[in-house]
Amino acid sequence: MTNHDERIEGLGRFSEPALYILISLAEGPKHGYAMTQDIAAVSGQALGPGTLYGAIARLEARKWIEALPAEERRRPYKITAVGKRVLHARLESLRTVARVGQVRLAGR
Amino acid sequence: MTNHDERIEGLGRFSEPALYILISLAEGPKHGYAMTQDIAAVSGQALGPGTLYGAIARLEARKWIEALPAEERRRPYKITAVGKRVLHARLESLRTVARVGQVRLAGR
DNA sequence: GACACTACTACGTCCCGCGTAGTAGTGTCC
DNA sequence: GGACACTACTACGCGGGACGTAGTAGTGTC
Repeated sequence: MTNHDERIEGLGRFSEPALYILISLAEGPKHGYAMTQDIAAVSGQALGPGTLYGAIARLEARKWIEALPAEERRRPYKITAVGKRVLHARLESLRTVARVGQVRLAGR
Repeated sequence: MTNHDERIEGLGRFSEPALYILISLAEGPKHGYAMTQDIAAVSGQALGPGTLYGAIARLEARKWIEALPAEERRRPYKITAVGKRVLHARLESLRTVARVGQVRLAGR
């Protein structure tokens, strides 16, 4: 069990929910419920509260997102600079992998 | 715990190792060790044996890949028609998500 | 004959995805 | 005015999958 933070670049176990949350926050700060809706709209996936807030807590612990001052019942979050960098790298490799996969599928 | 197969299209929990394996097999039949190397070359990720063969077993159980007659110590696998369809759909949604994410990151 | 490489099997742990249930405030419509 | 839907979470537990480590065994080569 190596240090979690050492995987920031390696991105072992970079989950889907976490990815969606980062993409959602890349648009601007949002609170949990707003993320659920945004994610459902973009990806067609509706995350349950357990999945969503669990992933949020992990992302916050890794400093990829950070909490903003709470408004009433809402707990908004924004993506950090580190989070943006990680997301960018992630999206890059995702597109590369997707491209390779599509070429291979088409190629035979 | 709903039926696993019902998630084929929903693709909840479609893991990275599984994705890499399918992409690897999309190029042509391979045995486990060859997949590890191919995946390492394409994605920079080296999967340990536990991860690899665990994922292979699950993919076979779902009929997304199937075993070919063993050669000596090697146990080769090929992707099934269902596997190709699933992979195709997966890659599509992956590119869409990646595109949205990149637009959002660039947009501010 | 030592060492590296190939090609797995076996096993255990821990985290994470996911579901369910519950709480509580807000709005609205009859 | 109370029923119901929607908002916005908290709490909890289960099971599965990712990952690591160790071990086995055959092959090549120097």
